[in-house]
Amino acid sequence: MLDATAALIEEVPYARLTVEAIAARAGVGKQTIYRWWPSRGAVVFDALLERSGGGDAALPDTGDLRADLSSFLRASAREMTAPSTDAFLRAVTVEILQDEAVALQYRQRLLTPQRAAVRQRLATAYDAGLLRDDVDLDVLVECLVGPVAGRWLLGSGALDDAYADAVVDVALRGAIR
Amino acid sequence: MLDATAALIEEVPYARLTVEAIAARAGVGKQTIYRWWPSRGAVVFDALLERSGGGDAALPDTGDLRADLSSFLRASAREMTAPSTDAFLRAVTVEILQDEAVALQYRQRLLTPQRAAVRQRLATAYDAGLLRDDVDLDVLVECLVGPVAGRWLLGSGALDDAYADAVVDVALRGAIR
Amino acid sequence: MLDATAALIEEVPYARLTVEAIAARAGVGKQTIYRWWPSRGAVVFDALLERSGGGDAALPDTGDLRADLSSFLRASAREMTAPSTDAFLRAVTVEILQDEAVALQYRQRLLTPQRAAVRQRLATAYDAGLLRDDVDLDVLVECLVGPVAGRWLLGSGALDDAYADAVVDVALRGAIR
Amino acid sequence: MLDATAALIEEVPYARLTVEAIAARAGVGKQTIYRWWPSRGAVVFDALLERSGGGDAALPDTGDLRADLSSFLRASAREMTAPSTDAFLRAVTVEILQDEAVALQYRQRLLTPQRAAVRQRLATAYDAGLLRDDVDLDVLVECLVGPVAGRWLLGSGALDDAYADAVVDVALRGAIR
DNA sequence: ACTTAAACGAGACGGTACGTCCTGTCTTAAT
DNA sequence: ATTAAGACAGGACGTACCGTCTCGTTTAAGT
Repeated sequence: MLDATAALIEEVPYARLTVEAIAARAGVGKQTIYRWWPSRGAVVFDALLERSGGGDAALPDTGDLRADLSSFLRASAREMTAPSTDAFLRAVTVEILQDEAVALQYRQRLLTPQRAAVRQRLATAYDAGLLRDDVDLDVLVECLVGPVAGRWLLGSGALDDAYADAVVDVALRGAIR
Repeated sequence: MLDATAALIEEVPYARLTVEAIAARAGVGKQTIYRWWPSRGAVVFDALLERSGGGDAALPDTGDLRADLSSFLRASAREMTAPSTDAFLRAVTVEILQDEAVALQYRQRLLTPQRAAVRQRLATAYDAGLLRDDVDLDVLVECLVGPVAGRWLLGSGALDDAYADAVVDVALRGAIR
Repeated sequence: MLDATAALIEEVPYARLTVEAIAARAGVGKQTIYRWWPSRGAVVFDALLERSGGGDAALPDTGDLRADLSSFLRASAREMTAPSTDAFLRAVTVEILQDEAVALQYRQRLLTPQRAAVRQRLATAYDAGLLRDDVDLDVLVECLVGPVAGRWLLGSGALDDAYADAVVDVALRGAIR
Repeated sequence: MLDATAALIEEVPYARLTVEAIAARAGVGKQTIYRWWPSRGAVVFDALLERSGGGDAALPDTGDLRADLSSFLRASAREMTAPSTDAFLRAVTVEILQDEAVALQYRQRLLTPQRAAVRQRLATAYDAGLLRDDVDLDVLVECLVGPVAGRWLLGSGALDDAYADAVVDVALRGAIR
């Protein structure tokens, strides 16, 4: 069922993604879907979860903070622009905007772990005395991730390596001792 | 009709906002709506346009860049958390995610002017030699606005004055000479 | 729509006759059916009405009461055994048994006129002094029609001319002066 | 299970009487019902059988044929108008109309014995030379029972003692020597 | 002032999907 | 080994809206 959902998300515009189509594609009765999920949004979210693998690997630590952040942000930007990820992300974002339950799940199951990974790398640098004492690591994480997410959402510019690096530059220069 | 749309956006969850309801509320035939707009999204977008007044006043320039940016970002954050603006923004964001035509309109008619206003204030500072030579003003704008938008979208933390100031701190420290 | 209903009644067992199938066969949206009729039963009843033409011609009066009643009852029996009428009658009877509104309609629009026609012929005979003074014409009508309807409903014997005549014999002999 | 069925038949309109409800009421799995009966109709029919007790007592013979028939028909009419019998009869009639297997069972197990009882009383009278030589006892039975059944089915008039007697009058006068 | 045509409100229409209910079959856990 | 419980694929229910399509009815402009 989640596989069918994933396939359809990439095939049809999200507004046309019906529970009936998911059931048909999965060779399943509609009721079976409603038995396990309360809404289309919940199914879509679980499909995303499965896809993301839940693998919330920590950022690598090469010793070079700027390089580590840059490669993470570059990878994120590249991922977001892949058509399949893009479609998934749009779908889930639409649900987040309209269903607080999905939003909560998203924060707990995906957002928080991902941000914790970034924060962990920053904390290492902080502990090594590389960052200013007064820096708020959570804010710093959002200053890295927020601009990239903004470009994806609004299409306000190219989501390329140069942009990722530019964001790292500004954020890091603002945080380094 | 746009008034009816605005009223309904604040009253019912966006998924339940139907063209039929807008027509009924406006005391208008459905056909009249379809005569002037191609889709519900377009109506909603125009309702937002009317609401925003189109007035894209430039940022004030008190001479204190940090204070100017701070008051702008604080105002933005406060605005976004107002229930009525929040509902409107959610509605339009949902449309942006699903309809490239609306996304394009949004960028041209709202996003670009708003960002130009911020950029203008930064350009003044740049010309005054306050900022580093190598700073990209567009990126800087997004480093200010992106994190705030991110918090709104994901509900990942309080959207208060302190957060606005923290973002200004990081972004500005990264850009100042 | 009524034509589609009539066609389907003859084609599929009544338990399988769905509103959806009627709509599809008629090339019509389901809502259109529900706009004009409150239930499947009502549609079926109207289809029967249209079929019966509403034309409730009086019984012929050849002067020979027995012959007139015999030919009427023979025709009724023959009609009831025609597969298409049988299917229709079963359908409507099922509805009558389960929906008092349909039952009421049936009595007013079909049953009463039909019985009035028979009663009229009997009244003529009564006025001519052929029948006993104390006979109740309504009961007499039912004594003619009831047994035939019973055989149809229960399949408890052949519905042929001989049976029709036998019923006429008993009922008439019981009523003649 | 038959008790549960009987209870539900009296409680809910027959169209709403589901196998699931019977199983739940009986505290039994659905499968157990399907193991012993092929359809809802068969269950309902067996529930009726159990209720009727199978007791197919012969009609009493007081020596007065008219009185015996009258009391039988009065009792039948009174029984049919009892809400609980009415509901049962409607249910079974619906099944008879739609399922030839149920119809067959009904004829063999209930209809035939009941009519045989009436016929037996008539045969006694016939043998005593009270009835005309040419009378067909089966037809006579139906001329007694048919009109009453017709009134019940169609609600075309009061099912009271007076009606029962009127029917006996017509039928008997038509049969007496 | 009188015509004429565009825009309108109303709402019926053919459709699609909704979320629910029930069917008859199949599986599981407990007795 | 049989059962109650209930999941399952399937299909119909009756409802809500979609976007299109007539219908008269205003409403203005052009005559």
